[in-house]
Amino acid sequence: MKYADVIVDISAEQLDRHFQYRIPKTLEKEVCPGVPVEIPFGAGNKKIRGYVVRVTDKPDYDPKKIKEIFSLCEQGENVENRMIELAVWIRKTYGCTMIQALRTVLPIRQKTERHVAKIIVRTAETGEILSHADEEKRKNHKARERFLRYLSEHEQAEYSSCVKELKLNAAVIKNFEKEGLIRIQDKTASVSMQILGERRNLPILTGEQARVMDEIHREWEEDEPRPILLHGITGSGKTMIYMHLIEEMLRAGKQAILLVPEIALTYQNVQRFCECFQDKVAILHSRLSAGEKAQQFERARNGSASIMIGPRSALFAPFPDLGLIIVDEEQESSYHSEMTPRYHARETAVKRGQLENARVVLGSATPSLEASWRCEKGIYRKVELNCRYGRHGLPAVYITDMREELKAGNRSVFGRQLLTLLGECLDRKEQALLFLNRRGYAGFISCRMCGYVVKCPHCDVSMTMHRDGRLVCHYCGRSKSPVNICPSCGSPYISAFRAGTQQIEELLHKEFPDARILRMDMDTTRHKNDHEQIIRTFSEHQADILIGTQMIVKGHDFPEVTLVGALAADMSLFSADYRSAERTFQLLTQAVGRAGRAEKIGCAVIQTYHPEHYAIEAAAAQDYDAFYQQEIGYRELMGYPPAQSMLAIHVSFGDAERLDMAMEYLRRFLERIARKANAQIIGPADEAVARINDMYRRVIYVKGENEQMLKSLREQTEQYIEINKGFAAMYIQYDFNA
DNA sequence: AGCACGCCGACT
DNA sequence: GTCGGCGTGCTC
Repeated sequence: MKYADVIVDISAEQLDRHFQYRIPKTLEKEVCPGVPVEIPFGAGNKKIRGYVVRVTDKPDYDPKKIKEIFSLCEQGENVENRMIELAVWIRKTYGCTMIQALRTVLPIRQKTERHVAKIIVRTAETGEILSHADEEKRKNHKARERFLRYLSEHEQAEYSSCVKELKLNAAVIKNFEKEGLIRIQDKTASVSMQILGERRNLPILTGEQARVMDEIHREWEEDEPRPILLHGITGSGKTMIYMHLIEEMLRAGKQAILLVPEIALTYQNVQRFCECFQDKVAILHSRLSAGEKAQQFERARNGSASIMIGPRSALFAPFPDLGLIIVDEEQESSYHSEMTPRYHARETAVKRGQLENARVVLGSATPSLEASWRCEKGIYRKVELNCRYGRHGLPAVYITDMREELKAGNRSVFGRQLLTLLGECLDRKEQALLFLNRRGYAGFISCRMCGYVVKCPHCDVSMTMHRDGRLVCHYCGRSKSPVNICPSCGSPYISAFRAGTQQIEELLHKEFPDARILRMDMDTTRHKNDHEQIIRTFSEHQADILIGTQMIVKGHDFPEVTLVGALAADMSLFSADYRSAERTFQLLTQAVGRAGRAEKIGCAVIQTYHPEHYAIEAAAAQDYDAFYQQEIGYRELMGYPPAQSMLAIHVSFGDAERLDMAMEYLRRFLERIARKANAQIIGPADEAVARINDMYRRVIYVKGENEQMLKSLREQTEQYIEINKGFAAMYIQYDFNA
């Protein structure tokens, strides 16, 4: 006898788990994870819809109480079913339980927040309410009377507080709604950043942009249109193209999704869409509560919105007739989910487009290697948008070799060229951006005698020094008092490796005492509004220099900036990750692109210890193709994605010894099956951070040319782990091509 | 969420 | 007794 774990299609916290059902013999073949089924539920055996999440041989519930599945749901062509299909694909590709995949794709269920906040609005006159109240008093309906008396004094009330304070139950309130005395409605999102503004027409396209539109249309006329990669440098007007494509879809009665990296979800960017498409736009952003988020999704489902703008979760907007998915800044790493399932929004967007017969457009100024490679292979179609819009050519880029500076006796973090240009820039009353590429780098404390580095005793990462002198671990947040003597060799020459934005701000104050300096980093953007506040202050030219990490070079346009300095370009170049060159190139290209707009020509300085590195040279020349050719050669040589596919299996556990033993078993298992799949095993190894919060972390990589092979290898691994006791309680994640 | 069950005050 | 509102707890 076979049993199925089923999740029930009702959104309530108490039902957010699975229920087990018997599978009738006749359906044994068809019932598998992801299949929608009709089941009897509750005392009345009400027929409801549920989704199969797992199939087993043994019941883990009292078999006498287990009911039988009625039937399969007819697989109609509706959003729900297509989204389920997407969930099945996510499960298969990225590896997670069906329930996790369904939760990713159908975000209706909210665990933490209770239901969507609802309000009660009075729809009858006070007099009528009071006469009803008297009536209820006569019938001795205390709760009803209590509620009506309260209602006579309030136009509207919060649903949840009504229930709590007036001790009402849902049935009573519902009854009044039926009688027409009240209306229950969702509380409108008061903190929505939606500013519709004045209605504006679509901007008119330039000749170049019109040509791009034509090229896209031509691809769409094909029998099986490929995803489009729109490669357009910053300021070439990709947004215009997006708007026109969306507008066409709306006119055809379809809906569109625009994915943007979280960081680009700012007023200016979203406002343009709101002005153009007004209340047809729904927006998701991190400040929305689960309830408000659910509301936006509901708008997509019921047709009151036709465009969903947001970060990766917006991809799952349940539009009934989705026509277009746009992934802006396709190369952004924020499209890769850090949570299980570790799906990539770009890949998932392409899949959803395929399932729903919707067009997919990927936009970027510096496309990911994956996207460009697929264009080369003819899987995607590349469309180039070359002209700079309202710009006077490229900024002049200078590369400063910091080794030469050191030889010349300059030990400062600022090269001489940058200082000169900064001075000139300030004299001209123009603005400058100083960019510190700190990704993957920590301002660590080290001993200059013996090389000892202070690390967090729990997380095995270098600790960083804060202004107050305390040493802090950026993973677990633990801190300890400063060290003056090296614990290893006893020498007093132990100090901070200075590379923080704070230190740069202090140094800059010494060099240019009159300059108004702003700093944007983790410390100065604790609260959500800080971020926008800093941007606004700088945009209004209330400061001369803005110092910051990658967040300052993404998404914002500062027309007055004529100088950009990349202070330590290679800080990210040698992190232990095969994408480090790609990331460095992207960041530097974006940074350089920020210099100079409109009538003012800008310049940029890249400070580096490796001026000959192709990522730096190509970024300085703003030459994407040169970088791509070099980098793809490296990926092919080393067998890294996109040349080959790669699967990372991350395992973490509290006991290092048992973990290492399990990893060894896993390696042997993988080696056995990998031989057939023509795949290669790398590791096991410690993760870059080998311990977080006393959990040890290991990783094994599997590389192979055939993506399908790796997918099936992942599934076999999942089964192996499930039957192997050594992995009990270990936390396992799969990461595909990450 | 929705439904049944059981409690308790009011009424033929 | 018994009718019906009202709170509680469960749903494989």
